[in-house]
Amino acid sequence: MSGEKNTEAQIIAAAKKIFMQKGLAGARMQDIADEAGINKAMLHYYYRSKDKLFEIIFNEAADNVFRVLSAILQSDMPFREMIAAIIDNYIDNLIKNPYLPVFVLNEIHQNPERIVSRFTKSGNSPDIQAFMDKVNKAQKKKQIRSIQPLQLLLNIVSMCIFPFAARPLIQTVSGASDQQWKELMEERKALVTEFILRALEP
Amino acid sequence: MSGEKNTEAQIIAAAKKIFMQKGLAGARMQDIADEAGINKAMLHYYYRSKDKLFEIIFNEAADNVFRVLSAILQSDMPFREMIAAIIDNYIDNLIKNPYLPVFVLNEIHQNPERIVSRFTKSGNSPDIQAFMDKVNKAQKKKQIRSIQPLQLLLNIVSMCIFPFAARPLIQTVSGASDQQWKELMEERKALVTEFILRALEP
DNA sequence: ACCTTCGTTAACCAAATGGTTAAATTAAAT
DNA sequence: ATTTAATTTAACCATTTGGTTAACGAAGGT
Repeated sequence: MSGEKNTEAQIIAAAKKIFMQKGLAGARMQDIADEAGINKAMLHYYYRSKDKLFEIIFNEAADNVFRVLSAILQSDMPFREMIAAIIDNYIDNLIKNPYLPVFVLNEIHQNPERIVSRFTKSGNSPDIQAFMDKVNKAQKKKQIRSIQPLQLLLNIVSMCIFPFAARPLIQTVSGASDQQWKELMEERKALVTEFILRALEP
Repeated sequence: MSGEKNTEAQIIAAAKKIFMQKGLAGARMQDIADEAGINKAMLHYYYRSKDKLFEIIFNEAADNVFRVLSAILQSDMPFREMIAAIIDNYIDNLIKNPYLPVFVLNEIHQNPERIVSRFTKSGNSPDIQAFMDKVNKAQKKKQIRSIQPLQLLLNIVSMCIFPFAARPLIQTVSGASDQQWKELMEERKALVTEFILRALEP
């Protein structure tokens, strides 16, 4: 008579939607209950408090952010392909999860400790050392110009993530429709890759 | 016996600090009153409601974001110097206002209409058309490679702003101290400029 | 049939929160 | 000095909000 799947999963799905949209402070337990089509008390029955529920959603999101990077940073592709793969994967992931960046960025900003502890434990934290090694190796082989690896990494993730975080502003300033926006982001995959590789040419 | 300057300004300063830190939903009127060292009722006496007060702070912040770009996009420097100036200015501004990006990004995301109307009215909205013209002109003069101007603009602002939005995450991942962080951002001014100009080399 | 356990609900509660009011205090004008 | 207007404060108010409770119903075991 009520929703479809089991209540537990319904709640998580609803909480994800509401928290992602409104953030921890802006989200209302009632909103989540309504979205899940259940009574507010059920939220507390399954997940003791707002904070506990939020933590689950946030950790899931943070893991998502880390995982995308990790998978690629640890692969053993040649340097150029690695860059291309990182960018392709990241932008693809963001097209599917457009709310992720602002949500994570904002909550990290609200409570930095949360991400610190999340990073420390669990093995899914991206191995930037591996990335740095690769950059250094590519430099020594004269495949790319000299650049501080961390700065390069910043450039890459900046160009991938920022447009999604600033989407409403960008669409306003540029006057792009939703359709044009999607095309713009699809274009970016190749464009950013080329941009970076050109900048790195020896 | 109480604060220094006139109450009105005290309130604005306090509101700015609290809103920037906690966002609209997370900020408490009492926090702002405490920060300003005054009674909560004063907030309502001078600025009718939380929303009204917030709007002032947000508009100021949005204008700040726009203004930095506008001033430079409209200057008539040669192309390369223009790029360098944009980046220098932007990063300098962000070092002084580290909370700006997340605040603006988050609130834009919470309520896109706000930025739309802010952009439409008032003459301080950045003239991206001027920027596009300049890029196109530089292309025709063969000073730079062909690139869609909007994508170039996205790349530039991404690399400038994103690191500040993701600062806690970046410091965690890289293990940088506050001092190292500042150095890293100072370095970026020259580094990003060079990175972009290299990527644009014909 | 009866009991127990789990899932669910409506009603309720205390704290927090944005906002108001009326009185008190200070500053300005006459 | 007296009146008037602007500031400031403490106490209050209504609503919202996260959280709890007790009762109810369904499912399964005996």
